[in-house]
Amino acid sequence: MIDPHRLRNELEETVRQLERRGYRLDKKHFQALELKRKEVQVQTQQLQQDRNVRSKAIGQAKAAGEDITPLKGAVSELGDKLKVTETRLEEIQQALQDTMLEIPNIPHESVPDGRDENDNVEIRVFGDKPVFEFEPKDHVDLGEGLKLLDFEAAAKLTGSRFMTIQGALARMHRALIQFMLDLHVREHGYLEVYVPYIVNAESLQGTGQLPKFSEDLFALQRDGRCDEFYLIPTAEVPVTNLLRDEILDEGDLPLKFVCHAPCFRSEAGSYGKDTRGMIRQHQFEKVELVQAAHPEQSYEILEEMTRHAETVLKRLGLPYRVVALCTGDIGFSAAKTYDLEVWLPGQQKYREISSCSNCEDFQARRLQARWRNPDTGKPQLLHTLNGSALAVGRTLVAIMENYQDGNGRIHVPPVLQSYMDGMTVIE
RNA sequence: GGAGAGGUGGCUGAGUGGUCGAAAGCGGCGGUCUUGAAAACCGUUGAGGGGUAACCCUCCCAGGGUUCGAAUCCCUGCCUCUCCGCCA
Repeated sequence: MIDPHRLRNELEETVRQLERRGYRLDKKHFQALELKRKEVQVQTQQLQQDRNVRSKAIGQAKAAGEDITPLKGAVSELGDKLKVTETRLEEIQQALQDTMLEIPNIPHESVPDGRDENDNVEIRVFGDKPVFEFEPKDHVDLGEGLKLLDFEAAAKLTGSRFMTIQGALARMHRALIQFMLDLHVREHGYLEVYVPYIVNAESLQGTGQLPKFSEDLFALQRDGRCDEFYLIPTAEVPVTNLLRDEILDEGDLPLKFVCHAPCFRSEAGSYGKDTRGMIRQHQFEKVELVQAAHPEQSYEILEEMTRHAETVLKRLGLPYRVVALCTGDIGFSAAKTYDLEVWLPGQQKYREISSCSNCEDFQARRLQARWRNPDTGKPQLLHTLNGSALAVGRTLVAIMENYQDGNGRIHVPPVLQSYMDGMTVIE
């Protein structure tokens, strides 16, 4: 949620900044609601004050042994009036809240203007694309050729957009998770956490997936009731929600979490997109970085966190590039995002493998995630950041395609060999 | 699944109908003392919101109800803990 004060006091400017990312705020609607809110709130508070004063007087009269019957009658009427305005105020505030929960974050000034992913800006490129003396296969042909990847089996078990992996490839998949976790824990100083894969609606509202993006989620039913629990679409949700309703000490910042978790996405809006292979699945594994930061440090930390994600690609020897998402392509909760795109020889394209975002205080406000500022003694909103480091399924795809040889074998990147009993090639 | 106990400020914890937004302790902040620190002592210290301001309102898990008045009484839900049973 963006700052309500900002919305009230700098509405024009805020509207302009939201337009940069293609969001049109209904200014009239908001202003009308806000005007009504003010009027009804003042009225309600006056009535409340009146009631409080009179009730107190009744208490004193009673203590003095006076007759309180006439006093009671007058306050009784007041109570009825109060009930009406209180209800009205509640409705208005709810409407205002509903409106504000659907407004996306304001893009940081450094975010390039643009409409969609075509306007994203390449920041840096790393690694050499592999040169093959044969026609490189894509990961589906490689995996099915080795009988290690089976989409039909998964379709039988569940449906489309699921997969099964077997043997050495399943092992490499697991090795990747271990490797990434170890790297971030040992060298980057993150605290490993294990969290629930099922969360409630409140958590999803905290990080911004709800109320607006329910169609992207898998909702669970229990006792015939739904809409209470959801499968997590990313570990960002449970991990960032660890901060909910907490007040941290300044000395605790930045708080750095790393978490491996499966992610579940309904991909409702992407029929026909990436239907081949494991690029876009309903279920995939991800190692996620989450940080709670001092507001003045969050942009430094975004750079650092992006480097942490890049380190995974570098150690694995995968060519990639970093792009800054444009205003039209950043996510709902993000103020700024870098995507890491890995080179896929099978597609002859860079494909997203990580997304690192600074949400500033947007999520923190929804979460009431704060730190105590020693200068003021007051709690103040944190900045939250999250980044994939990395999406495991897509990393596996990248290794398969970049490390293939002319015989359809897949070589094991050196850093993974110790996680696979020294195995050097999958054949 | 059965039986019981409980959810109060940053934390621990008192408070069972009327200046209670809430005792006390811890923690935090400021001060005295000290070369400095610790200890001791004194003071101070919840959050959110409205208003130019004085000031006012809301909040004691959540939602309803009773009452002139609710942290306190009643109902529902959620959560936590203890014991028994079952179980990976």
